[in-house]
Amino acid sequence: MAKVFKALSNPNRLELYLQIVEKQEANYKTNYGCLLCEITESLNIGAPTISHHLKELTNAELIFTERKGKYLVAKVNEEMVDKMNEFLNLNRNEH
Amino acid sequence: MAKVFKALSNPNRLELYLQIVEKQEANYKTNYGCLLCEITESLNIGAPTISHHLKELTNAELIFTERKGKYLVAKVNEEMVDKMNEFLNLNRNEH
DNA sequence: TTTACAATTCGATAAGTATCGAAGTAAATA
DNA sequence: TATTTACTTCGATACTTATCGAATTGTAAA
Repeated sequence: MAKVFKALSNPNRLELYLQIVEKQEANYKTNYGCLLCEITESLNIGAPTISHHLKELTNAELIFTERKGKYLVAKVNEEMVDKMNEFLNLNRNEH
Repeated sequence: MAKVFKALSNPNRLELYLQIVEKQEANYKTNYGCLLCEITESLNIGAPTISHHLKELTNAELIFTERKGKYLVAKVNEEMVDKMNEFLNLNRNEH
């Protein structure tokens, strides 16, 4: 679980993750996920760094990626978000 | 928020946080919080490192600490846990 | 007042990480 | 086929961080 937190611990990487969440949400009707090239400009970092951060998010199983021809599509792994929520609320009873 | 994730991104520091959560929970009737020296032995790191990690958790506002004479008492900041939960569930509508 | 305990500070070191530019690959388009 | 677009890989660098041992502080107990 530390690995998942680490994946979100860098500001630029967290921003990348959030943009993916938002884009995917905006496209939810079509289930397109998030086209990477649509969000790269709004980040303050170069393409190589984005690529590196994407790998970290994937490695932490926070997102999935898939090639669609020229493009890369990213989708959030909702199960991992659930796991994080459960984890944070462990040992939290209502007294 | 990246700072909070970072605070939980190191395995030993995450373990420290969890031990605090558990000890506090075990003492919930008395509201003692967690006496630091009760958990130091069960961690795989030395006292200076624990001190360092405690500061990071405090800095991220995940815990509060308080001196009680010789001892240090730690308590979880439940509000921050709530904030994390909210954050993770942003942009998560039910389609 | 001496001793013991709990925790912190300091300085050092080894390891990890974020970032970049340059070069490379793969797919679409002209 | 040549060019452009989207992304990746590589190598380097500057920076951060986890950890330790030694020394220090503060408190309590003997």
